Amino acid sequence: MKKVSILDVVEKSGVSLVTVSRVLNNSTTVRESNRQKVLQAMKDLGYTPSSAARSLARGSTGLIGITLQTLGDTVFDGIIHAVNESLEAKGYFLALSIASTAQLDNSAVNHFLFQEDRVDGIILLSTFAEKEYVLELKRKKIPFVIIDNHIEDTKAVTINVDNFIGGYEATRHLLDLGHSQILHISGPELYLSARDRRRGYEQAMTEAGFAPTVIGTDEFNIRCGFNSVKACLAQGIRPTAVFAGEDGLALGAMDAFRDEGYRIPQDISIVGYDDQYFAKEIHPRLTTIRQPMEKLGKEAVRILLDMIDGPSKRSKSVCLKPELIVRESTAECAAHK
Amino acid sequence: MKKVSILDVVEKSGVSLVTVSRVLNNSTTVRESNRQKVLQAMKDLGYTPSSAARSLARGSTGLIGITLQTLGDTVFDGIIHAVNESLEAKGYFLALSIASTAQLDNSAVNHFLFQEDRVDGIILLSTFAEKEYVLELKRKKIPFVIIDNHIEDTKAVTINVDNFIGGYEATRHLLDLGHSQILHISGPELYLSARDRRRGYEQAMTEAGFAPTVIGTDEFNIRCGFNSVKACLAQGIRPTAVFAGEDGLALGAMDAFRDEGYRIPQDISIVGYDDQYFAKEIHPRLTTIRQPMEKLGKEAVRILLDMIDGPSKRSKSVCLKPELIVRESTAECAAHK
DNA sequence: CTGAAAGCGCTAACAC
DNA sequence: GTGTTAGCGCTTTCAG
Repeated sequence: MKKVSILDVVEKSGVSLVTVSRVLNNSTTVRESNRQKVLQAMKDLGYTPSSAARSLARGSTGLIGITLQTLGDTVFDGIIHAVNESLEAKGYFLALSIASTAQLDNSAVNHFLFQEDRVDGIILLSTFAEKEYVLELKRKKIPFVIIDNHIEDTKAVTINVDNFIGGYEATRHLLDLGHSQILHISGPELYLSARDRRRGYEQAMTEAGFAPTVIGTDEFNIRCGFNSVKACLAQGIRPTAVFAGEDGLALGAMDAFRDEGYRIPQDISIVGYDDQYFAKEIHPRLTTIRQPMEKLGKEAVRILLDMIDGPSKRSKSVCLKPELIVRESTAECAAHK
Repeated sequence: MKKVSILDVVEKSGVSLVTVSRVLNNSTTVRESNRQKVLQAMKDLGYTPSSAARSLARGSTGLIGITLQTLGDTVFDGIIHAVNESLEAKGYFLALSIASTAQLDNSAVNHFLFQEDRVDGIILLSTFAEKEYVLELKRKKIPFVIIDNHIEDTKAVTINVDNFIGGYEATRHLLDLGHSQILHISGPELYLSARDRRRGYEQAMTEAGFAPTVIGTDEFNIRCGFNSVKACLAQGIRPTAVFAGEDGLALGAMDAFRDEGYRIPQDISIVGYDDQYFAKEIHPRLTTIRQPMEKLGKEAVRILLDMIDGPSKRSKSVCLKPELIVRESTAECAAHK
């Protein structure tokens, strides 16, 4: 039982190989009657073209790769769905590849995506080994863009959300509600995004004439948020509002405050960041900063495809604006009334 | 600037094309001195083989695909990492592909993975369009296995966790703590897993001589858990324990009970399912049923690779045992003392 | 142990 | 419009 090839279609349809190929590629220079004959033959035979052969002959695969480390993040999920849809619209396919947690050092080499000609281009999604990846990709001359880069002044093309503004607006929202004792639970310094959000917070506080109070964490997760609040409270810090650098941190903070008898938002206001899936599901619903996931994905695709089409012209990085989503976890400062 | 091909290596190393190919494929029948020459030439030239050409020549790609709909699930994340590592160990690469949310109907056709020869085999991970996918894969004769199938008596090869036992054990745990008023918040009937967990619960309750009380939900999420509990309480149902069919539901249930002034676990015990990432992060830490993600991934790879190697022999489905993780959200029934 | 020759299945000029 | 002729870069017999 051999696989049916283009030759079988040639035989069955009676036209030449080239004509079949033309039909395959939607060439307009094929007589309609012949096109039908070919189409019919393909259908009868159950023919599908060999992608390996096509890739070899054309020198491109029609595949775009995206690398990530974790799937447990609904923002990434949103971005990837957006990327997928944009790509489909352009006739490309998306292949995701996760970095093996095991060895981050030489994982760049192990990625199938990085096997040069497996993909036509790559999107790097918030990766830790950014530096290594970038080096490798440049060496192999694979077109790529980065969404959510962690390296500050990378020369690579990046698609980002302005985390400084996000941090600023989150804090502004709290300030506008009359809060002045605002604690910021910051994410790991490793993340550029965490650093930027923090800067936004500090700027807003300073502008308003209040002293910033920041507590750092090792990870973006619930437990860190919980512990941070517990630690602050133990130190006698008594905020009336908290701006958490990520929704998980916010959730943990909420847990901790509740544990200490605080009511949200009556006694303490909480703002998160990212608008993770659960933010609008928990009680009270979390006020947070949303990233424009659809737009991020679309822009990344647009720019990457531009790079692939015209490797000559210089692509420019993009920085999008985040959006404040006010829900139930923030309220006017009681002391302010 | 052309890409360096095997011919360049031939020229530089002075041996024949075939010998170069042999080195590429780790053939043992190459004189060591020649091997070194070739290796050196490859290195100097920065040569990497064309995967398209290899795929074409060998008729296989060395790629295994996995399809999923969402990334926002830490159990899937665990499974996929396990799959990735197993595959790497066997010299295969993993490509993930998400179903576009847009059109579930003909998405099977749109998946790049399903383009016949793009991959050597496919793992279907808990997909809604299972029936369509299976049909398509069988038609195209692509080897595949399913993790967490939704169709009850599929003839496809599946790798599963015994959800009946999971439901049974979760309930048994509560029963052992002296609870008898145990409410079960069940997931969508659409999921085979939800139905099985529910059956396990019912069996345990019936065996113990208590009446099962089940409330169904439309989705596995926090809000549904919250609403379910609120609805029950409004109806005058007063459980002392809840077995939620999924951790998100459990989290929502916890929110609702707390909202009504219940303390966990003093006034109400909660058991979840899945051991999602947040289960051990929230407060109190959630007692739940954990799926053996690593094993699931490993088994899936083992079986799939077997199918690819020896298409003749019949592979058998596998059903693994889940594990109860007791944490802080369950306690002895107060009324029981 | 090595090499020459024959494809793998398709696309891309170039003529007709 | 359509067909002929070359490859794309590698693996695989089969002799030596």
